[in-house]
Amino acid sequence: MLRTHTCGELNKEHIGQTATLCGWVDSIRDFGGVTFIDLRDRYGRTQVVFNPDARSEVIELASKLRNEHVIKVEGIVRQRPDGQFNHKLSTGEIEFVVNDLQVLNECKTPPFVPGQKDVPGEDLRLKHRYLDLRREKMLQTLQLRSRIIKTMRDYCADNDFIDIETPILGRSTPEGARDYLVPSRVFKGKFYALPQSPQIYKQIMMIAGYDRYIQVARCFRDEDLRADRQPEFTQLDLEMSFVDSDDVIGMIDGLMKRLAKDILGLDIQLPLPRLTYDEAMARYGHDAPDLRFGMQIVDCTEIARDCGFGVFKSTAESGNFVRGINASGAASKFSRKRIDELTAIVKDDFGAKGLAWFRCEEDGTLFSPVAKFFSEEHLAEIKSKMDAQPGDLLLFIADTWEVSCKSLYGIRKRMGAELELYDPSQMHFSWIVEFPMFEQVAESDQWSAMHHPFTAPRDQDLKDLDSDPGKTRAKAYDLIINGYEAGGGTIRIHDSGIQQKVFGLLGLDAESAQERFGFLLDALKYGAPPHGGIALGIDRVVMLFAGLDNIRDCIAFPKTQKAYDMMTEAPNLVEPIQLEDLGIKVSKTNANSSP
RNA sequence: GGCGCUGUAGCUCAAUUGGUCAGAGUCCCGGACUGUCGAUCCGGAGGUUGCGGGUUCGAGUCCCGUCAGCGUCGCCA
Repeated sequence: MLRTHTCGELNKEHIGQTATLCGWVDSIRDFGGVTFIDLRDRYGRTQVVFNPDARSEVIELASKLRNEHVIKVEGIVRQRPDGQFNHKLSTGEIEFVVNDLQVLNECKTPPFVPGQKDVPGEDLRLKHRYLDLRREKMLQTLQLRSRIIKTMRDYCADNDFIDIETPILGRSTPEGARDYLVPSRVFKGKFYALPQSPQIYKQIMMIAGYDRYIQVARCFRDEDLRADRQPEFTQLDLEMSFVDSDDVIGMIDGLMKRLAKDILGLDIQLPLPRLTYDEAMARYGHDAPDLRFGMQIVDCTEIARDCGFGVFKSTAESGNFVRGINASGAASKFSRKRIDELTAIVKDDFGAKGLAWFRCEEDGTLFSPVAKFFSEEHLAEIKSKMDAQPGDLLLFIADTWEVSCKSLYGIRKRMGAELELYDPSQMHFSWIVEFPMFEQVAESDQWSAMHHPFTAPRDQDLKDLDSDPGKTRAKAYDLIINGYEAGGGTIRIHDSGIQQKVFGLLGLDAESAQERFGFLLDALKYGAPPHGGIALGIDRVVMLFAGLDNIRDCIAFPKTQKAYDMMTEAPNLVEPIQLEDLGIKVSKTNANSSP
C-alpha cells in the first residue's frame, strides 16, 4: 500500500504519529508562507499543512499543486491550534504536517470540480462521470445503495434463500416490453434477448426444488425512459415455493422493516397496510398512489345525474363518471391562471375534456364559472359530499372512468406536492392487492395479462375464468413506497391445465403457447410446487431511501433519456467485419441522430 | 411519435418592453500574504448567446426549423 491511513481516519488518537496519505487535492489555501490543502478520498478529508520550514523542493512542488491532482504525502499528525478545529470533518481536530510530497498524477483543469457548490448540468456530469462520482452526494448515494443491497442479501440469507444467477443471453418471449436483442454468430439470423426479468428461470428453479431463490438481477427493457425508468435496471428477484400471497407479502414486510430500521433508523409497523386495486382506483385514480396525504377522489356522479349542468348531467347519464377532489385550502394559492394550467394538463396529457372547479368562499358559498347551472340544493349537496370548507378548491372531471382516474391522479399528485401536504422525508409503505387478471385490449374483445401470463387467479375466482374473465382477480401484489411502484409479484400458476386456459384467454392457442413457452409448460408437468414471488426495483428503492427524485442519481453509469451513454458514447457503429460475422446487413441508419 | 422546460465565458448564472447587455461569481494565468478551512487582496485572459434560417433600422430576447439534456403522455406483461 502506498498509504498508511485513509483521509477520513486520522484523529486525536494519532497525534504525534508519522503517516502517509494518498488522495485528491480537494482545495488549496495558499498563504505564501503556510499552505493548506484538503486531501480527499472515499473516506473523508484531511487538512494537510505545508510549513515554510519544509524542504524547499517540497514547497516548490506544493506551490504547483492544483485541484484534483493525485498526491502522496508523508508527515506527522498534529493537533490543530486551539480554536481552529473544523467540526465539519471527522479529522477536524488534527492536521497533517507534510515532510515529503509526491505528485502521483496531475489532473488537467477539469470541466467542473467535485467540491463546487453548484451542481453542473446533467449532460456534463454524465460525460465526465468519473468527476461526478467524486462528488460527495454521489458517493453517499452509491454507498447507501451498497448498504441497501447488502441488507437485502443478509435478510434473504437469514431466511434460507439461495442466490442463483440466471442467463443474460436468453430467449425472446412475446408480450411485455420490447426486448434488447443480441445476434447469434453461430445461428445466423437468430437472436438472444436480454432478460426483461428472470421470471421464467426462477419458476424453473422452484420446479427444481430450490424452494427459496433470490438474485440481484440486471434487467433490460427497450422502452422509453423516465425519471424512474432506465433501459437496464436492477431487481431483487425472489421466488418461494409452498406459499400463497400472504407468505410473500409477509416476507417482504419483514425486509422493509429491516431496511427502514437499518438504513433510515425508522421503526415501521407491520403488517404494512393493504389496499385493493379497486379501492386504489376509486380513491386515488391509480394503482400506485402516494398515501402520504389524503385528498381522496369523491364520486359525485349521482348528484350530477339530476343537476342542471349539461356536461355533468350527460356524463352521468351516459354511464360515465363525475368525480372530484377537494384541494383543501388551495383556493388562495391557485389563481385562475393556475387552474387554467391544470386544465391544460388534464386535456393534453390525459385526454380530459375539461376541468370544472368550485371555490368555497369565506361565507361558505361555492363560487364557480358554472355555478349558475346548479340549484342551491345541488350546490349544498356538492359542498357536503366534498366536505368543502371556506378556502377549499374543488376540482371535478366528468369523463370515462379511465380518463377521470388518470386526470384526478395527475392533479392530486401535483397539488399534493405544491400544497406541501406531506413531509417529503416521510416514508410510506403499502401494498396494492387483488389486481384484475386481465385487461381489455383497447377497442377489441381481446384480453391481455395485467401482470404476466403465469399469474394465478384467486381460488374463489377460478370459476369466473370461463364465464367472466374481466371479473377475475389475480394473486398479485405491488409494493408501493411514496407513490412509486417499488416492486410487484404474483403467485404463479403451477397447474398446466389452468395455464393453458389462461393462455387461451390471452389469445395464445396451444400450439403457439407450446412454441413459445413449451419448456415451462413441460416443466409444470413434472412436479411443480405451488410457488410465487416478487421483484423489487432496487434503483427505485435506493432513490426513495435516499430522498432523490430520479434513479440516474443512484446508478453509477446511467443512460440519457435516449438510452445513450454520454461517457462511452454507446450505442455506436461497429466494424463491418463484425456485422459480416453475424450475417447482418443494416438497411436503415439514422444519420441525423448524433453523434 | 406528441406536449412542455432548458441551452449565454471551462463551470454556475444574470442581462426591463427587441435598443452600450456581452456581465457577475467561480475556475484558469500572473502577483501579494505564516493559520486558513467557500481564505483574502491586486491584475489578466476567456463568449460567433447550441446550430441553421427568418422578421426588424436593430435579435441573447420575437418566429420557423434542427440538435442536445430534462420532465411528461403514449409505451413500460
